Amino acid sequence: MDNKKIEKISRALSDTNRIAILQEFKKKKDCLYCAEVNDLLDLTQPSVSHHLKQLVDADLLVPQKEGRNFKYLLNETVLNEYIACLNSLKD
Amino acid sequence: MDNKKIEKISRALSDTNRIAILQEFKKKKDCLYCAEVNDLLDLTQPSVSHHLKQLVDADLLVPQKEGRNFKYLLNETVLNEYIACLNSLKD
DNA sequence: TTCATATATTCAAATATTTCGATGTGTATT
DNA sequence: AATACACATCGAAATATTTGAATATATGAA
Repeated sequence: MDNKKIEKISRALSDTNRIAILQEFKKKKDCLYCAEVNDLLDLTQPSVSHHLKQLVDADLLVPQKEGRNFKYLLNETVLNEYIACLNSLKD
Repeated sequence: MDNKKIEKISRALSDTNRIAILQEFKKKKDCLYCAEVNDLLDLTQPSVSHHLKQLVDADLLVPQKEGRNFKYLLNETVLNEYIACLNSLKD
């Protein structure tokens, strides 16, 4: 994982709304529906859409279309790679 | 560690210049001098000062005055706490 | 096909970040 | 004391981010 990718993931994580989205996966088992994120955040629908896009663009979330709904999966592989980069800072 | 703190650390990490500073600790043994950071980055001194401030404000670096020089230590405790928060997203 | 629902996109305003030149502050050297 | 050095702060310009209103697109239901 190069530094541009680390930068992008860090930026995706640098917003409490987006952190709250990721933490919601702890309560939900596997996936999170777009509508659930709209309920979770105190923001309009376009703003929520914007935040979800940041997380998807950083590959932290994987979107899946389901009829006219969207659901998101947490990309643990990318999260683990990011964590490994942070751990490597410590020698 | 609350979400505001996670946001702040993530933001501190969301810049390739600051990532490069942290990675420089891998080459250096224990601490990094301000002058070394000035040499490392292709930026003016005020810009470097700004980036170091972001890292210090996020508690990722601990500044130590040494005469008229400044040296920085990596705060592994905070880095570990941050990594623990990220790991907890996966449960 | 028509209508309603779910989500994305566009646009603009407000705010935040990055950068650098100029300057300030503190410390060592002479 | 005068000067030089190391770093911080200020001010302004350029750019990026966040937000919401308006609108577009895609899908399912009637």
